[in-house]
Amino acid sequence: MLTDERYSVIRNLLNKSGIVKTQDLMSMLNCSESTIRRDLDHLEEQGYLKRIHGGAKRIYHLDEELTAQEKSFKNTQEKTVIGKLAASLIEENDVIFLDAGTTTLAIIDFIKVGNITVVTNGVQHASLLSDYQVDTILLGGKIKASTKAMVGSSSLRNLEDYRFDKAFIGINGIDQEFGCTTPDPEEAAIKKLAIAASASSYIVADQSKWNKVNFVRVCDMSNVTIITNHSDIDLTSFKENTTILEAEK
Amino acid sequence: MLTDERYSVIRNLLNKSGIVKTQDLMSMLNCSESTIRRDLDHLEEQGYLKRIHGGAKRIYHLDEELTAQEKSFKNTQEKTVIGKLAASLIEENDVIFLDAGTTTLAIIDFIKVGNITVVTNGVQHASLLSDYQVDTILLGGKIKASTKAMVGSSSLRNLEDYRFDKAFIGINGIDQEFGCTTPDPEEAAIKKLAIAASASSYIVADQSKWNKVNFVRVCDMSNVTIITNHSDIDLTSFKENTTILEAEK
DNA sequence: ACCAAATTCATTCAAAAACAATCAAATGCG
DNA sequence: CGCATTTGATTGTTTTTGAATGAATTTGGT
Repeated sequence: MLTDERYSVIRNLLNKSGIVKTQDLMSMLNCSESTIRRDLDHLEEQGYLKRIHGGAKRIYHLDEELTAQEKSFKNTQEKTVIGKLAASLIEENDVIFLDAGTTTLAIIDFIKVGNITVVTNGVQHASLLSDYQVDTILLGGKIKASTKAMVGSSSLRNLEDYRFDKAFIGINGIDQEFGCTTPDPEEAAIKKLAIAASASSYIVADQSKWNKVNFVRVCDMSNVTIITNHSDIDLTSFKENTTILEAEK
Repeated sequence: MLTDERYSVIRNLLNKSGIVKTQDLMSMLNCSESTIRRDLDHLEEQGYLKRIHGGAKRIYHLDEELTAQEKSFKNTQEKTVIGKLAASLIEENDVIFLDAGTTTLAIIDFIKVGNITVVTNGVQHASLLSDYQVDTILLGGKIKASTKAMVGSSSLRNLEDYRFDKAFIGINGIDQEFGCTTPDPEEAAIKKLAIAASASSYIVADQSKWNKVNFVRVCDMSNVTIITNHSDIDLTSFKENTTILEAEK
């Protein structure tokens, strides 16, 4: 096991659980206490963690200036709570549509119920789902390189054959008047069709998406439920004609 | 083993696992520590990797991929030379079918020509291809968790709409009498259809596949070209009615 | 709140592993 | 053949590692 491999393992563990114990790392990485201690020292110098008695914890400052890395972490955090809430809505025997995108990707880790079927247009999503032994159907079609999402007529045609219990859709903008929007017309077409084919549809969106408008409308504010994270944005006016679920930190 | 071949193997390994160890490379490439060290130096200058104590790591994405599972290196090497030979057959403007599987995956790293379209049933293949900016179409359908390959009626139906210049197919057994075989009937159906839809078909198979028979026949020994690595297996009797391309070590 | 036991910690040191630099032999090529 | 390049072995240096020591911290009982 190389030094850098140990660093990766430790950072990954911290990202997941927020805290690591020296003893656990010793047995997990199969090396001595001194080595773990040195690793933690090094990672602390790099600013990745804070050493505490017995191990180390993730650093996460709320009110200070955020570095790019921390910001992306905060973003991940937001997506995690949204993903958790969304996953809790999934019931036994559901047939789900899971849209491509990072927010919907966060849902997968929290799916607890077995015996569901998921249809997705995200390549990574399909790969991860099948790792978790979930019955997975991937829409065929052209791959959009930037987002690893399936788009195009072939995907749309495949989608026409399905009916879902629930659809989880990612978007880029939410606007009171104009509704939910996304920049790519081809991706928007998939999202629209999935919403139409589903008994209930959920828009997952972190707070950065609110009060933004993008190129193509996916849906208006009625007929869908929006899952977002709690924030200081005032959503009372939205709530008049839209169901909003807020995930608490 | 040529210098450039070592470079390819190292880059290939890095792409897969994100980290390589000097010791492993020594035994795998069958050369001295000095040579590996020089190779890593050179590839670092070219910007392909970052040297670390004990080996080297991929430069882009920093903190993913914690567990670098170590595969059979010799096997990887065989697949690399096969992949290289197979990729050299691809011409400008070709429309290719690329079967799922590790041997076909090795082809992707060596695709040099631009402006080709690849249809594949391998999830990882599609992801990697789109990383390389290759126009990629992924067959839709159910995902087989163990191999991350698309199977089932939906995939077959999608496949019916296409015609290919060349198909690269992986198999599990080659037998003089019974032909090329694979254990899974659903995967076999895809392979069969792809061969039927292609002007030329190439079976890629390392030497471990020779003189083995599996459950389902994919094709007999005529009508296809077999790409394999040079070995001590006597292939003269096969060559009477089959075209065989041997990749030199 | 106090003390004692158990952990955890920082520091030091020697062994092992990986390293860079060098040189001669092997190889490839015109 | 002669030249340039590549390779493997050797050398001594640097880095990493695990064990040992005693100091600091936490824990649990009274």
